[in-house]
Amino acid sequence: MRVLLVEDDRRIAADIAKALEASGYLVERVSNGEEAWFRGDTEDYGAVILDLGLPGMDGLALLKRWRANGRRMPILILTARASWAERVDGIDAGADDYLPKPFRMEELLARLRSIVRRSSGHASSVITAGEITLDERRMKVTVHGVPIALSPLEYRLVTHLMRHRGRVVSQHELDENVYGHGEEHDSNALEVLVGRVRKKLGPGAIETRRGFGYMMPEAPA
Amino acid sequence: MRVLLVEDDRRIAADIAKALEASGYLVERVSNGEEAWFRGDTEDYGAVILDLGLPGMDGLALLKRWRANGRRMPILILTARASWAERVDGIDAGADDYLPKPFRMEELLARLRSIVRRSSGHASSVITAGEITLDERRMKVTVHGVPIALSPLEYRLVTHLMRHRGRVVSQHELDENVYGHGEEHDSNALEVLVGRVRKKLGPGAIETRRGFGYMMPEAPA
DNA sequence: TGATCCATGTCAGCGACGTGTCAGCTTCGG
DNA sequence: CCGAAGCTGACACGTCGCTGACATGGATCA
Repeated sequence: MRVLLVEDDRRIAADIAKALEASGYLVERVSNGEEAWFRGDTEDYGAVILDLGLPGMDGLALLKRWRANGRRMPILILTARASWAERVDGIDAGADDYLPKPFRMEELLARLRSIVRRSSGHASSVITAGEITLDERRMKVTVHGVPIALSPLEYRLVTHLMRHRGRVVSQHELDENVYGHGEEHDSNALEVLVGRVRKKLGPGAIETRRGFGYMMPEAPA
Repeated sequence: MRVLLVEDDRRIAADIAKALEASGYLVERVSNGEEAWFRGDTEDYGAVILDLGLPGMDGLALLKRWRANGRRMPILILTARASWAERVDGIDAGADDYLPKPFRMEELLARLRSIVRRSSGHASSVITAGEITLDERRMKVTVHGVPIALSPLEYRLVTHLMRHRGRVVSQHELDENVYGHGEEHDSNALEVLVGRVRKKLGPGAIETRRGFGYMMPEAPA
């Protein structure tokens, strides 16, 4: 993992870099605000370690500019100024953690692990089938990127078909997963439901396998 | 947002609870390890504030058991023991931040905001959704830059929806996070509350997903 | 202590949406 | 070419959620 180290004190920077490299990180060192800003804005780092006491550009301003530009990498702030007001500012500016000098290298490593671990835990699982996407966390279905409004039953139908896309799903299985099930019905409610969903997702979204059930193709036909 | 406060010192607990409530959190207090373990394991909290110096069960062990059970809520540790080794232990055990006593209430609030913000994947403590902005630090909501006055319940509703903007939030989840966890009511208090907030934030601020819940869109429709 | 205000819950009425039913039509497979 | 499986549009009905008005109750202030 690449880590951007922003620190103007050569000795401290060297110590940190050494410790990081020993822990398997790939370190890039920068010592002034302008350069740091540019690198952080254009390159992708797994994490940034940022000393607030920089010449050239204020560290907090730097941080805010990154965040304003949508940069989301985890950031660990280092500083000699350890007043509570400073810390509050740093944290609210979008830092992920804050470490006052002097510190033990073990603690820096622990906090770095912590913020990296957290930032990687936010992958949203999105299922795709042809032009249709389903974001289960957001309960959002899109076709060609256009969000589609679905009723509760329709949504359940789509999620089950998407989860098992590329496979034929029997009416009975759908019945069980869409309606909660006690009774079997002799009605065609499911067929009607499929019809309504097709109207929203477009024809071809759900294929009929006469006598077996339905299938959502993984790729467009 | 519901916060679990685990602290056996009645005075400190009262102070913290008061500050949290003034900041719009819904606080549940627990003073012993057993109770804390049970609550944290069975209920959903937006965050936990955990004092390590507990009678009954060791705070670190408690923390590890939660994490082992897959509980992911952000946790802020409080302790009198401020050695760096302790801090490393706490963080590696799965705590999200660490605050040595004594501390300023402002700093506790800032760190709490920070870990909550991170756990939801946001980079900044100012959240934006369309023309609406929420500054959690200042407890300020604006629409088109115009500040809006909100009652406590309204504020909690808005913060929860803003934190989870772009995602559908069920009535049940809102119920838990806006009102405490007491009885389930069969009343329409929540709907009325939503109505009142809509009147203040403008129509379109909160979308209804019939049968699912409510959603605050990330961008204007 | 009483008057007033603000926050919040309750209730009733209503409009809109979701869903099942049914009849008739189309399509598929043999 | 026939029958069964599946599709579609229309309609009916119940429920969900919205609204405005009113009730309650705690805090504040004279």
